[in-house]
Amino acid sequence: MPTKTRDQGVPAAYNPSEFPAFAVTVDIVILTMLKSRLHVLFVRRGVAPFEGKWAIPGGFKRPNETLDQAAKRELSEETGVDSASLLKQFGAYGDPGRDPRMNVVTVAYLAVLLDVGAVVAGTDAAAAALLPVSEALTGKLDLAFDHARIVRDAVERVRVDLEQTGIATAFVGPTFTVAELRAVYEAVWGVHLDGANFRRRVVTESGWVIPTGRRARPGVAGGKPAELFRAGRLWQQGGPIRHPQSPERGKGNQ
Amino acid sequence: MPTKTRDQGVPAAYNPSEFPAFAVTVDIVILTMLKSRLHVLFVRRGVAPFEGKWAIPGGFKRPNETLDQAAKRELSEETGVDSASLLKQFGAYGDPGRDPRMNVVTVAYLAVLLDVGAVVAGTDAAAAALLPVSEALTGKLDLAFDHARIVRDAVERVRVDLEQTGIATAFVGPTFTVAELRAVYEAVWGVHLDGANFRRRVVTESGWVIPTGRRARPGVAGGKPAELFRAGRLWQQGGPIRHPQSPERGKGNQ
DNA sequence: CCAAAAGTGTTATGTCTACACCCATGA
DNA sequence: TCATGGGTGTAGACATAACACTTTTGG
Repeated sequence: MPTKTRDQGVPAAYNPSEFPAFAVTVDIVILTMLKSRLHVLFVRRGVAPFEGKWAIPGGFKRPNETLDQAAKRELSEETGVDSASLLKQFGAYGDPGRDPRMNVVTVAYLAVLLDVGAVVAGTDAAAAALLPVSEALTGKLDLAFDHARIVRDAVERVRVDLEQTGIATAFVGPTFTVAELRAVYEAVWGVHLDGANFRRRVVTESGWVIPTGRRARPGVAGGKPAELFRAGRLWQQGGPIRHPQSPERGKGNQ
Repeated sequence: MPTKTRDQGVPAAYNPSEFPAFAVTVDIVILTMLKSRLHVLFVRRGVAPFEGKWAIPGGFKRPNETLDQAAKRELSEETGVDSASLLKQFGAYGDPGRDPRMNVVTVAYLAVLLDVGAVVAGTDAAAAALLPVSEALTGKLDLAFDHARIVRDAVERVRVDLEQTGIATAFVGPTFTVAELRAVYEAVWGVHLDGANFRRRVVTESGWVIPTGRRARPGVAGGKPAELFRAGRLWQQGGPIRHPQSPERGKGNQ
């Protein structure tokens, strides 16, 4: 009785106008490191609904492009950044009423950028801003649509991907110090990691980071100049660092 | 220059008909264990396009329901199963031309069921079938739309989630033996796991499995009767078993 | 008694963590 | 020479994997 003969629900005499029409958008959560904290790019809405509230960038998908292409195009249009260094889909949102004007299903993407600061600086300060994720997650910001939920899901995804993928390298430049890389993990996970053990993990076994021979200039307070590395190929398969409380899963509970 | 004032691309004088209309569907990859192998539920298409080819179940999203609700409804309509024991979204697909009739964006869900065998048995054999994932992944099956890709992504997701979530328990019944649970890992990952070490991992520290006091009947060839357990609460946070080659990431390569 | 499958014990090996210690720089 | 951060060494705690061994059933 259950399994009906399957044709995507389309009757033999097919007529597109009989089926509910949706607008499909792509929205992009753009993340970047700023002052050792994780930040999100928001733009200020200029029209109703949600006029004056913060929203993440996005726009309509066109029929002749893929979802990935739409995300890349929107990223380019909104920030001028063409290098889709890291742009990955992480969820779809289609609750009724999420857009009061019409039925909209949005496909959410996550992007990690380095030079967003310059983008924002070259913009009307009221129109775009980099804000700490902590403020978005704690509800301090008044966000448009269901963007609070989308940002929350994006950050959760980054926390997981930090362990599972090479996303950490997207937060640092083409060359970087071990301390810079460690700062990414500490900011995203909100933990402290032992510098000595962290270094061993990434530099001891070759493939994670490749020495460039150059050194970074120490800060104003001095200190030994740090070695500069570039990312190795091992990041394509996953990350070298595990989240602290991750391995001791289920010790003596009950 | 880049960041444009943002309003989802909708001009001030808004008119819905100016924006591309899409049909939105949900498609469900239904997985189950059968004879110690991972299987997918396919239904045979009765009409063009792709008439006669295998497809995964799915259907149109309605404007007044969420995506999750649409998936649950479709699962119920196609299999008669109401217990959304495990139903999670894992991707959206919107390539132009993926449906030759119209612009369709589909949101894909993953479901793990136990009693699909009964569902298929009560159906016209030509209309539905459980087929091994290996056949779908190797391209032996001729699948409709982009369903080959969707199934591939679903299986990849399960392989990862086996380590990160409690999805393994969805493949076994309300009570199960340690060997049954181990068979899930071995089938999904395609590896052999040491029975002794596996058992220690799940039964030693309480919280993973809870003894029921009952025992399973041995097979025809005899053997010690296995203890029956039910799943504990620790599975809500992740799984106890790690994929073998996972920890030794990046040994001595180069 | 034998085969088969469940379950326990043991041990070498590997990994992680914490922390002591040394190095190179700016002021 | 002192403060600061980069970088190395090391020992104990802990986790892993391999496999020998015991237990309990059906035939």
